[in-house]
Amino acid sequence: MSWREANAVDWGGPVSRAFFERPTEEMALRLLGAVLVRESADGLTAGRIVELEMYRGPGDKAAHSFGGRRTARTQVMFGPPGYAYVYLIYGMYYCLNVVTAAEGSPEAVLIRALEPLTGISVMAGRRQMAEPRTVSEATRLTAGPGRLARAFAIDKTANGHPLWRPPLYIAEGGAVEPQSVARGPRVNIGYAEEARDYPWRFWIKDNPFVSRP
DNA sequence: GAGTTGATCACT
DNA sequence: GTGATCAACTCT
Repeated sequence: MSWREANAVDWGGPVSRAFFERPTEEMALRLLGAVLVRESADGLTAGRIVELEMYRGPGDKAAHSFGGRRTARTQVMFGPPGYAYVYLIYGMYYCLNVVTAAEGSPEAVLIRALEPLTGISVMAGRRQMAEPRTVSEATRLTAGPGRLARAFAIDKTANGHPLWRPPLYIAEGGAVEPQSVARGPRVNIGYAEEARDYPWRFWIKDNPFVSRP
């Protein structure tokens, strides 16, 4: 059995808007194992969320909304939950976040890695890679926030998109057992002083599509 | 370890 | 408006 078949999971339609109405940490744990679906003229892609990070608003030095900073970029984080917050990093890569917490609380969850489920060749094409033949090749598709955004054709036009609506939405996947969830410090936030050490990154244990061990 | 470039911020 | 600095990353 190939890794694709072994990890195949059916997803239903989009979650309801109410799915997003819960505190950030609870939301993060619900999103782990959920499925991100992207419908596009050049193909359907879907992947299971296997790694993410919480960014928790005004008190979190690593968050764009630290100190209540509200700019054109961070605006959507201040709105109601369930919308996409997409920003450009290093002038090159887009990162996809799910806005969480109630309106006025600028919190979000960064989607850091997906396990590809559907549309592998579409993802490979967008990433300008040959079709992967092994798990280790396939991890290059979607292991990392910049990579998955590219593979799913997510750019700034998706900023503010409601994630309970096609063509870009969350669907509930299989639940992840609590003992299969690992947590630790977030990645690449060396500037964030004490917040560097907060264990606000979650991933599925031993999943090869996590961006780093 | 270097590259890359739009967004942000501290100024005019 | 302008210019300097920065950055929740990726690839070699």
